[in-house]
Amino acid sequence: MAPLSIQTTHARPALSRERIAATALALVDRDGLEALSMRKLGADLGVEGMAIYRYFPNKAALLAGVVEVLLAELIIPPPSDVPWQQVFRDLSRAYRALLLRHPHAIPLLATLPLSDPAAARAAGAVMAQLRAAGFDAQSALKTLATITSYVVGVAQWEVGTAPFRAERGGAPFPLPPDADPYLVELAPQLAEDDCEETFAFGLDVIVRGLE
Amino acid sequence: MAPLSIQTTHARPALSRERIAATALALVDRDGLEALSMRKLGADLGVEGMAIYRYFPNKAALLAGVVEVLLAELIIPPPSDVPWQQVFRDLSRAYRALLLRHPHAIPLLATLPLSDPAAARAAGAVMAQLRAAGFDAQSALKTLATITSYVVGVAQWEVGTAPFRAERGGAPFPLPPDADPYLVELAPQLAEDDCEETFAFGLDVIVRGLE
DNA sequence: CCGTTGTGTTTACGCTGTAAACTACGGTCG
DNA sequence: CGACCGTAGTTTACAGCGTAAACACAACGG
Repeated sequence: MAPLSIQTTHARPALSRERIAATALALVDRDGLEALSMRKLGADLGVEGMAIYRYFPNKAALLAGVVEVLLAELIIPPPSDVPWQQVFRDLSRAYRALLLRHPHAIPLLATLPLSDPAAARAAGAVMAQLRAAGFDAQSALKTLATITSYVVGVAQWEVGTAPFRAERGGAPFPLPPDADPYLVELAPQLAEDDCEETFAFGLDVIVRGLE
Repeated sequence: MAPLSIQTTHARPALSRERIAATALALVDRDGLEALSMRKLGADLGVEGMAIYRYFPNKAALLAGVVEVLLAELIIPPPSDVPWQQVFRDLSRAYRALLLRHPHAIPLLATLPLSDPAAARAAGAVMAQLRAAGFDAQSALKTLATITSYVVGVAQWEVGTAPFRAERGGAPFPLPPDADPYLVELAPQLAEDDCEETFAFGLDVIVRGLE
């Protein structure tokens, strides 16, 4: 065969933690979280599933790697003299945008414990921001818990109610005929609702409440 | 054998949707969500796993049944002339208490779409409360989304950080030696933190913001 | 040239959800 | 009474899962 100096068989780019995690995220984005299996991921990588275990000790570690890739998309600026309200809003929106870019991965970030290194690093960076803005450590931590809970929760809510908003031009709502009367009452409002506006509403509530 | 007029073989109480769902919840509370499998649930019921399929078409339906049992624990009073702030706080605390009674089931309630009948019914009841308090439909829905997101998010946060609070009397914190420096900075504050107080803090923020 | 190391493959095991066929019992009708 | 039938639960089977263990083979340093 050919000399294969740099693995020329179809130019498969060689495995690495980064490439595996990025491909896993792409698979999740494309087919959903439950579709991520070692064998399918291996197939996407052009490799047998077991090869992944050379880079991640188990699936939990792989998912942590995906979280790392996700959180790397979130750039948290160092403390500055910008008013904290502005920083707070910007960070919230950036996190929200990240979640909406990867809706299938939201459960991964929703149940994220602080024992995850990437989560701890991001949390530390936000804490630094808040403390520089005059929050004491206790309040900063509580505020962080509050805002992340809110942002993640709303994103989950949006994804969970997305079916009601979809196809608004065609058949109005995909309500089954035996739908709950309460739901029938709620659905039209959901369709009218602009999610971005809802998010801004709650964000305003929290910022005003913090002041 | 014996006449078995009312199934006297060890008095096994006969299967039913309610008993299956309740047993499933008990299993989840005891062993965690990922430990819930049809076969193990069957064993807990004194039956083969496949028997469950006579009552639930698939596992997703079974989980929906568990959610129904969970939300049945949440009693939402009809609208009254109590000030809405009071009602709002009481409902939030009741939901929070429910989540903390079943920490392993939180992911089930976190990703709950409104297409779930039990969720829709509970949402409708809360909406009725808010509307009676003078909220217009839009605001009521946004407020509902905000508060449920917050309550669920904080509960997830608490459960996720619980390892840091556990065993505070013995070895201070179970931090691995290669822990992230940011995490090391954060952990002591977590240990000091009273979760109930954190929750009240965010709840106050939201109520004040809503006024 | 020969061992070592690193990378990926093969095989295997126990577990999962669930489709399909089967068994056994309780009541109802001819 | 005997034939029937629906209901409840069992048995068997299959494809897919995570992953442990053994293996194959290229690259490299001595």
